Amino acid sequence: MTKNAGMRDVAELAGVSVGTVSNVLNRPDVVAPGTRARVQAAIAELGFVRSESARLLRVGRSQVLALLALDLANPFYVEVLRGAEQAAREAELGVVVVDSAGSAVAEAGQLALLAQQRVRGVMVTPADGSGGTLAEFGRSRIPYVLVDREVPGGGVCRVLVDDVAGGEMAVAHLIGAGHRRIGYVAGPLGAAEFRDRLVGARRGIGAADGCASLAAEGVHEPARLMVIEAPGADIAAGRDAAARVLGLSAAERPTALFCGNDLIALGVLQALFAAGVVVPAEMAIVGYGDMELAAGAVVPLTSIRLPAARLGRAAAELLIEESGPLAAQHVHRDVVFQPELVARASSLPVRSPGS
Amino acid sequence: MTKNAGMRDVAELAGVSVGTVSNVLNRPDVVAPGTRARVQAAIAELGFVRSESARLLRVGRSQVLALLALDLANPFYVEVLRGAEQAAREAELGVVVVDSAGSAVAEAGQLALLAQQRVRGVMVTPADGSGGTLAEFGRSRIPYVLVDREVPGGGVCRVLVDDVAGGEMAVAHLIGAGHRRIGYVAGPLGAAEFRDRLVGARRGIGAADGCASLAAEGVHEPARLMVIEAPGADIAAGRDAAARVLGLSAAERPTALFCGNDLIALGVLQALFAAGVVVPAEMAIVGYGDMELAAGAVVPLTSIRLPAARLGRAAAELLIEESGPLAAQHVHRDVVFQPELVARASSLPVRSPGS
DNA sequence: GCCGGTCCTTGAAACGTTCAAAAGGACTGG
DNA sequence: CCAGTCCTTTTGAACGTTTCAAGGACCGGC
Repeated sequence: MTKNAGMRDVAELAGVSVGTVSNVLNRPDVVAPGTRARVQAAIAELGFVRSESARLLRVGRSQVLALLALDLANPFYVEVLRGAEQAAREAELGVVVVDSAGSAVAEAGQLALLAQQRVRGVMVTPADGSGGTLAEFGRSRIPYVLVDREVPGGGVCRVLVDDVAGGEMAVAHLIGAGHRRIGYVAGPLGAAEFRDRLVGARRGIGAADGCASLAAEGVHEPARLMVIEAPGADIAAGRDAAARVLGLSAAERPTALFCGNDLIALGVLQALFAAGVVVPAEMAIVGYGDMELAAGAVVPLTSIRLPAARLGRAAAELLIEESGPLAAQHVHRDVVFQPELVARASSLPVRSPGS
Repeated sequence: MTKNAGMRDVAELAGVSVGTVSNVLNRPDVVAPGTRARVQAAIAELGFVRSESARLLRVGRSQVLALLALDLANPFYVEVLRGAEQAAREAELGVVVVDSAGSAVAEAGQLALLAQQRVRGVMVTPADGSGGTLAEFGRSRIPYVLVDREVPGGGVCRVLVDDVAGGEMAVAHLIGAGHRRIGYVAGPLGAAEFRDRLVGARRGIGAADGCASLAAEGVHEPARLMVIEAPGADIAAGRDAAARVLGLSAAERPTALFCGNDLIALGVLQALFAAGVVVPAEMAIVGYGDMELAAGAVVPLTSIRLPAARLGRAAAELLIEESGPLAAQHVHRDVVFQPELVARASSLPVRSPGS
């Protein structure tokens, strides 16, 4: 009772050798039914739990994948986790999560921890954009997959969301709803994600212009994009950006805002509400990311939904392939997923578009 | 290059024995500075990472704690994690997270995984309220701490929030703001948390009545509590409950609602907004949990803030004590934290209280 | 009765660490 | 020159699994 039961104890109780116990655990079909039952009874009686460390030590391959999230408070990663868990379960693996809280040094620490544990593979959204931390981690020869992020220096698998397409569909949606003056409330444009969405937004505007001139249905104000860079990527930043928009003259002010993420959108919504601007009648809003709170906002938010679970599943699958017996045939690749627009009340079409 | 470097390789390269390498790693002070430097150089050159499994196998004590969250999408657990990580870092331990998504069977699976890994200890908010799963896990002799939950069968440490006090302070706050007819929009009363908050709410009402009669400042409508049980604990449930409140006559309808959690409060807010009831002038709202989205709601939500990080820190500390060298002196105990009310716009005092 | 199979079980050697005990060397004081 | 001390390094036995070659028992066919 003072010590944990090991295979030796089980073997003794069942009157067999440890080799047989191991067989019951790993290749049950190879041991005679009677013996197997006896061993299983012994296992249950002793509450035996096989030591993963001893197993790993011997066999050299762990049974767990790790997800190193950039910020667990972002539900995106939770959804990624769910997808990964699903794929992992099918391969009889476990998934543990760890997060870097956006700090490169925490990230390095967590990677060191995972390397020591010899996890089977790591799904990571790096905090250190330089790729240095990951390069260091690469020496451990543990495979990893980048999630929703690219870093310099290839030779690695990546699962990505097509943010350009996301930006384009947001703007196309607003244009389709009759808007011509559209604002893009970006997060810091230093971040690739906000830049990509901007590229997409511009593309959406361009497509509309082409289309409009073709259709030539009366005198059309050409679609225009105005870029507002928020000071951050959270609610407060959204409030701040909205204040700037509200400062514009009626003629200049956009009639619709595409926000770089849902938090920014929420801040915008809050500021507009405080200023008495009604959404969507006087200002339409589209968010990005489709967090749960987008649907739960007072005016439910139209948003771009990211297929996070599919990212997670794909990442896990790539990892399983790369760390499995067929690792030799593995070739690094990118898997790109398309986002999807979820229309809600915040962008209902307006009666009279334009000024 | 084909195989990972082990201590043997390091020793060879540095021209010492493995024992010395082990000493450099574990008791650097005991080895001569020159030798130490040589070994460290070899370690760096080979990119050696010590195998935690081998170490664990030998020494029998892991370096990682685990947090088994009920639902990672709930930011509460992320905050718990942050607190736990802080305490863990001080003890040079790592923390991994795993979640059960509220499912008892997933929970059992995750616990089995953690038992195999021989983690140092587990912080858990059990999905299986019966305590059966945990009792089974207890056989592994891995210490665990209950987080924000009690289950039948003691003999375990717990870190808790005083939900009764939380309920009381919410109601007291509303009464202080001049409200007399208060509604408690509970989640399913099968859950202990919502029951505790109800007890607290009643206590708050009781205290006010005592006070009011004492103060005898004019004719006072006595404070009353009306309980509305929502069909769930999410946004939709809140909307549903709000619809019921809106169906009441003006004389009956509460002037303030204390919601069992922030999601319910958000749903309520959404429904009130849609019905044109203005918050807080016509209806004050208090949430529970103070999630980020409480502050981000159109009308920033007054809410009861839970000291989640402190829970996490306390849980980790208990675990460290219980699994450390002083385990013998460890006595199981409960650590109870007081929540705190964060007043925001949704419960601003009204001019003329009562009907 | 012996042979070749088939099935099941055993025993022992790894895996990469840690740890305690022992060995080795360099001084010191006698 | 020896015993004693101190400091550093080596040695080898664990830790709990898996794996695999080899052994034993039994069976049917000759």
